Amino acid sequence: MRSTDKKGKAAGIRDIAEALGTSIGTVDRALHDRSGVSARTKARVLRMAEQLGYKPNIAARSLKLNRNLRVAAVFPREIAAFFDPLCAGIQAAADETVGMQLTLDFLRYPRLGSGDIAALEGAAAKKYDGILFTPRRPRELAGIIRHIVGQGIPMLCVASDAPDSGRISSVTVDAYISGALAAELLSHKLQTPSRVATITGDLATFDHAEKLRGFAATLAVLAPHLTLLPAVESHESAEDAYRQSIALLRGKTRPDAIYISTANSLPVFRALEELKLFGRVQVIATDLFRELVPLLESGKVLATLYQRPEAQGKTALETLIGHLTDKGKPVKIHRFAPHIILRSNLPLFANRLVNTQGISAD
Amino acid sequence: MRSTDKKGKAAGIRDIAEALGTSIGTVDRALHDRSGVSARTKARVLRMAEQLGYKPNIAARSLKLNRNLRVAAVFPREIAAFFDPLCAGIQAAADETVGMQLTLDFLRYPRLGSGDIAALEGAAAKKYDGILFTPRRPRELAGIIRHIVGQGIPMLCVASDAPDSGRISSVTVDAYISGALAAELLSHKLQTPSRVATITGDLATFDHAEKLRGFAATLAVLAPHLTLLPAVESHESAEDAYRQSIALLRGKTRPDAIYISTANSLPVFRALEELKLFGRVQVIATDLFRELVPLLESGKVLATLYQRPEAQGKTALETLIGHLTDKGKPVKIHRFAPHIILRSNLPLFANRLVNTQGISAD
DNA sequence: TAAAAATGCGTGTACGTTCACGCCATCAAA
DNA sequence: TTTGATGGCGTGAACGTACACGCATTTTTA
Repeated sequence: MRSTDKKGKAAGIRDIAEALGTSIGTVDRALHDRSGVSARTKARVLRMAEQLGYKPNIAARSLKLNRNLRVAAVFPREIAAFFDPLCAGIQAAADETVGMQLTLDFLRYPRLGSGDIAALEGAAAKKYDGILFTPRRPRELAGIIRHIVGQGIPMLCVASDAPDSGRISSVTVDAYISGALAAELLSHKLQTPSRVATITGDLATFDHAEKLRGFAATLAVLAPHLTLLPAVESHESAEDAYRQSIALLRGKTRPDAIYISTANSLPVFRALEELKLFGRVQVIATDLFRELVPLLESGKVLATLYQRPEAQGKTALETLIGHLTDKGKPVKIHRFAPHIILRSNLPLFANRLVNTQGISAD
Repeated sequence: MRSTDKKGKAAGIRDIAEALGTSIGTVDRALHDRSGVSARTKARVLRMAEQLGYKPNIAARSLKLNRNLRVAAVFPREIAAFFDPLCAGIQAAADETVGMQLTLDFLRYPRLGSGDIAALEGAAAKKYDGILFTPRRPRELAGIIRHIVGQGIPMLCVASDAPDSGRISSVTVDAYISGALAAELLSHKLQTPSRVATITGDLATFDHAEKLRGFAATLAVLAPHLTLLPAVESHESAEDAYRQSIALLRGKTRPDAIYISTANSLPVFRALEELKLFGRVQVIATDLFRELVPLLESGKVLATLYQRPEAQGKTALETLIGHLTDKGKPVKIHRFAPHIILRSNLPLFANRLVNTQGISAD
């Protein structure tokens, strides 16, 4: 909605100038607090702008400025099931941008902790206008983030946050709540005393630790009859995850349920399959990929907590562009709710794994 | 991402004209297949445009055209808990539009089935460029929808669909899946033979019927030990709903669980409260409003299926504008997944009921 | 006190499109 | 040949904003 004149046209800077008997140049300077306007004139302009309900015509502005925004998206190649759709979401947001030249470069490094710092430094050196990235291990990265932000390059955290690093904003799924949801779902399903295990990527990453915190806390509150076994760390290595899963499932304290808080869950499934424990052990997974679909359909996996990578990517780029085009305006921090995918709503999401056109879910 | 020239600048119609030794007027005519260009010239222009990767500069276009898009949002005042945030989502999308004059009028009529046809006819008479509305009772409305669309006014269905009415697109939450999710959640919670009741608004509305279809079908598949009682229709009347709930809960076949498929659930809660049945009867509700928060927090209500009204409203307006500014392009149909709100993720959503700034969920 | 610098403000152009206008061929009818 | 009509095309003026430039006036400095 736009304030309109009596004539139905929106007021422009020319109207303000006419109403004040001054020139559009002066109005322009006053509105953008540039130098060359006396305090009195500036105040008069601002008051008249307010009065006429002036809203800048962004089409005209971006036409004139002809900004060529360059933004870098710095993400690991692994875990592809998560970061590929995330990048796709960023690309989708880029395709929807209107009225500005946007150059979007994807800088993918091998994996978390391997090449990330180099990639960020590369992006900073190339003087991008903004950087999208994921700060797992915020402690190691905080220094370089602060350094890059210090150069005036806004950085926006996606999928994981580094709160005190100077990043301009963040788009995440609430990790604590993901864990809590897993616990709550299990508390409904397991109504007799049982043992519950967790398999995580790396407790040194903030998000994984948060998930387990949420899981443990909620389990304690909602399901005192469930016993939590010590967390298993796979360190995102397929072999580690498989070996430890086998050990866990063969141990004398075999769990009745497992919460896998990383998208790297295939090795665990392999272990469950080989030991023929699907159906006897309740499983809650994280994120969604093709191999998970039949497991959910058949009920072998009870639920998965979908972190909505495309939605995160899309919102992230939109937020960054909003900041870049309108500096000074407050920037929202987005904290998404994860989607709980069960058997019933799986088709809505599985559909997207193959078909990205026509009907869109989320 | 934008195709760029060697010089790094995006190609404009002027570049096409120069490359062909013709004028920008001709290029413009060719690109918009207007009359006044020979077939041969037109083909040459199109080929060169393709070759240079020409993308129109939408900022310049909307500056020149100075379109004043007028869109009407026609929604009932009741049920406010749903339609108010939906309208807020539409408004939010309007506030984010860039580079076009958008006049957005909210036309609110008293309630579904009362004033909706008059409101739609009014909107059509005022020659809006597009209409957002909700077609509960698609059969009664199909005629008028078709009529309005026949006048060349695109209509977009929100929160409910009228598939064969000629509407340009629709944004909905999958109703069948909402019902199915309710059933699946109950199938986990109730593990012994039990009775399950459903309370709905009006089975004549497509969405409510769909929810019950999904609920019944899923119950049959996943939980054969659960018996489904005949559906109760409240007709969205508070008194009806209360009386029938009391009767249901006092009857000899008292249900062990209730699925309330309408956002109008307060009367049912009143009945449950008065009969002191909270906790003894599992409840699954629909949508979210203030009164529901403590019930979810305390576990009196197991879950609610949140239909994400703001997200629907926002997407609806974005989709309509996309169609209006770029006629002829395929229009996506959006089918959202409902959010399952449990105790654990409630804070993320309840937050929004009071505080719409700063941190944003979804 | 003159020169230099700073301030306050108006002018004009450019951004890429759209579109009304008008010019120049060509061709048919007079 | 003249006249008129027509199809094909070039020209130039907007659209609202940003900003470089330049002029006049005031203030500071030598």
